[in-house]
Amino acid sequence: MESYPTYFSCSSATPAASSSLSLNMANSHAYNEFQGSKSNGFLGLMSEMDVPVSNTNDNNPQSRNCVGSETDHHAKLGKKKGEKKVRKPRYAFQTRSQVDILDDGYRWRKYGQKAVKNNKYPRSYYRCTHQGCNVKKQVQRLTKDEGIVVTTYEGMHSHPIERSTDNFEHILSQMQIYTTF
DNA sequence: CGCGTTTGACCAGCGC
DNA sequence: GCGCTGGTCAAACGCG
Repeated sequence: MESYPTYFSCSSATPAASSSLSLNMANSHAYNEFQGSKSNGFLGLMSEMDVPVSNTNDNNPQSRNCVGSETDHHAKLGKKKGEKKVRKPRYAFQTRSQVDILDDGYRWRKYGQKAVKNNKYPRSYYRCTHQGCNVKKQVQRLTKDEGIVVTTYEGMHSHPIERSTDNFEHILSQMQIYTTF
C-alpha cells in the first residue's frame, strides 16, 4: 500500500461512536479534517472498507471521497486454493505518541516486522492472541513526523477486552475532542 | 516452561 | 517474465 495521505477533506457530521471502547467501530464514520498537522493528539482516522455498509446512515454518495486511501491493499487472506478474496475492512488512525504500542486492552502478539518503502521506520505486524480471534493490526511510525504513529486495525474483536484500557481511553477521549470539530 | 519477540525466508500480487 | 514490495511463517531466542 502506499503512504496514507496526511489530510482528509471530509466533513462527516457524526463523530465516532466512542461510547463503546471496544474498537469495534464497524460503521462509525469518524473522519475529521485536520489540515495543518498542528494538532497534537489524535490526528485522524481512516477507514478502508469494501464491505457494503448496511447502515442507513451511509447513503451519502460523497462518503467515498472520505476515505483517504481508497487504493487497494490486495489483502490476500486466502492464499489457499479457490478461496474467495475475503477482504476485511481496515481502520487506520494516527496518533501522536512516544510509544508505538497503543495499549488498547487486547493482547497482541507480534508476528512480523518489515521495512517499508519511503519510510525509515519499520512496520510491525501484530495479531490478537485471543483464541479464535484473528484480528490483526499494523503499527507504523511516520518518517515525516516521527511523533506520529499510524495504527491499522483489521477485523473486529469478538471477545471482551482483557485488560484495563487506561492509555487507550486517553486516546479515545482525544478522538472525541478532535472528531467533534 | 509458557508466552511473546526477533528475524530471515518465503510467497503472492502488481507494475514495468 | 522479472523484480519489487507487502504480508506471513516459523524457528530461534529471551524473559518472567
